[in-house]
Amino acid sequence: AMATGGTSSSSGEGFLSRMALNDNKAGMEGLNRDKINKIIMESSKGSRFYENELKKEQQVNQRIERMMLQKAHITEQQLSKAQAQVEKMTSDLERGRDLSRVIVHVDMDAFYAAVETRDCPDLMDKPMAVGSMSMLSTSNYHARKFGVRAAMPGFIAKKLCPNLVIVPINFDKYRAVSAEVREVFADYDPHFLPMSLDEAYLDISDHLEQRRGWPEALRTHLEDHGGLQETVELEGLSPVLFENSPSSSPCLQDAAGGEVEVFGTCAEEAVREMRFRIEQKTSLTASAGIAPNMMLAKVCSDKNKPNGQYRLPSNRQAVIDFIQDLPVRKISGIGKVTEKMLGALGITSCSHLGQEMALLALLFSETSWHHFLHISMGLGSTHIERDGERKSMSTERTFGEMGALEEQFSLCRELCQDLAQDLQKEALKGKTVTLKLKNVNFEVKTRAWTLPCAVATTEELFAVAKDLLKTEIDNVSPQPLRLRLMGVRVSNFASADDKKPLQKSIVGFLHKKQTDSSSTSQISSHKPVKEHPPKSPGQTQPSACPSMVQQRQGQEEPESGTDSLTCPVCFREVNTTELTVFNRHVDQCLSGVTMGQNNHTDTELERGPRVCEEEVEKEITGGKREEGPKEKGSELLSRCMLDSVGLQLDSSAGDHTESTTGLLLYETSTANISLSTVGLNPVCLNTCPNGDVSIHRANTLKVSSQSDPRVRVCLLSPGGPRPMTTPKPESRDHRGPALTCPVCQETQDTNDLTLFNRHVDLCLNQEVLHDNMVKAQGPHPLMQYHANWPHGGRLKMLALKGQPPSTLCSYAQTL
DNA sequence: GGGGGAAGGACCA
DNA sequence: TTCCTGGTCCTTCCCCC
Repeated sequence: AMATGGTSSSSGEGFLSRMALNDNKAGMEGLNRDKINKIIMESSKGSRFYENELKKEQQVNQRIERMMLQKAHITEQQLSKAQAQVEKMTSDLERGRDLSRVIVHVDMDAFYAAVETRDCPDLMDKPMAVGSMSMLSTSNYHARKFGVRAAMPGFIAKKLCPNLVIVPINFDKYRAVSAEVREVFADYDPHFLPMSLDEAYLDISDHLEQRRGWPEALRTHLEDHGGLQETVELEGLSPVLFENSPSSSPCLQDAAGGEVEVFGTCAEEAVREMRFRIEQKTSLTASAGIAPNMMLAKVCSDKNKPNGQYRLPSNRQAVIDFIQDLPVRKISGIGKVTEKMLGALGITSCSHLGQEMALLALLFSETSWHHFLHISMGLGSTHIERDGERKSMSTERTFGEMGALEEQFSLCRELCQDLAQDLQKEALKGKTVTLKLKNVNFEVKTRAWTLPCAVATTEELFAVAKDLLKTEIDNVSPQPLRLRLMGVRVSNFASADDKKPLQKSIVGFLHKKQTDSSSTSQISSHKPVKEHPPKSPGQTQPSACPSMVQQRQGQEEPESGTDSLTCPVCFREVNTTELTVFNRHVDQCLSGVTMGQNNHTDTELERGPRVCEEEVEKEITGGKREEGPKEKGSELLSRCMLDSVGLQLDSSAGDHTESTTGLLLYETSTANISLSTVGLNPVCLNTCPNGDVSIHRANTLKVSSQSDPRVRVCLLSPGGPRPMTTPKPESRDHRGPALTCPVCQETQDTNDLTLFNRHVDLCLNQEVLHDNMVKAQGPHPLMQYHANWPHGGRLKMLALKGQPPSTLCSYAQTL
């Protein structure tokens, strides 16, 4: 039944293979699958979840169709070439086959459920599961008879088995039990590899070697029934779930009247002893598989589950025989999609896999077919990896539908906070921050951002996550994002030596007191700049910048004190050296909150433009919004730049005597920026001290920094940003009336809401920034634009009308 | 063609 | 009424040499 069960249900009997019962699990043999599936389908049909599964299944079907099409075009010649390749590879692998290790996979039986049953014996003969109405983590074997299994929502399980008892999950308890179990593992392999709370791989080769010389006393274990009072009760309790504990060894009475058991020296006996000790210690049973490698051990541990073990002998023929009729789905790593794909090729067992290897080599990627080949030969990893470094850390939460912006942002901050705490526990910092969103239709989106330097604090994470979230919100506005899950992940961890320099350099950069002429001189003397002189006369560059620096320093240098930092946005001294406090200030400044000195949160502020837009949209389109094709990469950037250049040109139309200066400010992690894409002739570069910036090939900017999370690059162009070659796109759609900006009150020559939204954004930003500029340097008409740089960076463009480059240059110096 | 980042999935417990 | 969480790895696409 097991051999064909999984596949026949997925090869299409009129219902979704994704939704149907997955009975590829111990304790689920011989169930009435049709009846169970009918109930599952009836409970799911029409739900958003179901609809999404339907969509995903269609995608898999399309993938299969493409594969079959590809298969149809394969020639005999290709096939025989692939066959030769496979044979070569096979013989190479065969030569390297290692049967010398004894690998054990131990798996606690229905772990969470077993722990709960141990602690509440009333549950023993009832169908029960651990989890909630929305999701079960595991079920006991009694419940499995009804088709109730892990990863099934509780409400469906209840329909399958109305008497099901659902116990809430209690991780702390399982962790504690797991620690006890691991103590036992460590006696057999101190380097054992835990896969989860209830599962581990062990290499017991060394243990067996030693064990051979052990006297009986070391292999004798007392059957400990605990305290005397509890003996009677525990007698019926242990083993908790299963009565069929195979105990063939003779049981002796020890002096105290307890029973003792003597275990042998072979692998089976060692593993049996280990399971015995686990049971003694925790009253829980475990199953185990013994095999020459991890892949096989894993399959073996399932073979006699629960409370059993299976040994696959360490000889080639035994391995080959074992693998022959094994359904591919039994192998860890082959899930329902791969199973279905292979099924479409007529492959259900591992022997099929071997027979069709040449075909697989042509249809799948190299890594995939190599993996398949290993499986078909019964090969797997023979050494248990030492604690591999963690690659990422994340936290996510599912909740009832959430559409309110302030809720979304504050949740995002909460997640960042939780994640920051977790990161701190392991002293980790990562460069890539990923935001994960799942909407009410179960569609998942992830958006990532890579910084040049690793971050870890709540504020650092939130600064990025918030931007990513805002971008997503803007993308669907004026509709709200209807979320059901949000998550934040950090990956791309920095190595230990990357961690130190960060704090110092940023502090150094922001301490105005410091004569940071280093940063400017470093830049102006940058070799590549000289090698590639800009086309426009560059005489303003070397002279203007330093002089302006002096001027600024003269004006604004505080009398004394190194205990304040200068905000790069509002130029104010922030009276703190606490980076967290300072970060918050900068964050708020960037969000435009600081000016009013109110206590608005970011989320409150960010709601501003949306409200206007919603109203406008309703007015114009009656709420319906056309989704244009998504702009990508430089297209998007060009559009952004065009828009802002357009605005700038508009503002100075008819006045060509005024010189306009463009300033491009990047906060970026990218390696290369093509300046031609953004239309700028750089004549002056500025960056924070630890950023490494150079001009390559006349128009490519290379940016890298090992120490600063955001390299800021200021590019000054005396002529302002070059307009792109493309003219500004037709600005008016004739179907609707023009839109009036609620900020500047001017009618905009567009009814493209995306453009209009940008304008409003711009206006809002401009007001704030303008005020800042007024405070800092006197009144200038300032245009500002910022957008996400598509290759991972934040771009800000400023343009000043009617000001000499030096003005903007001095402004640039402050950034 | 290859390297690298981003996005999206597959898969696992 | 109600379909998780936290990981890893792989694939695909795009951009840029």
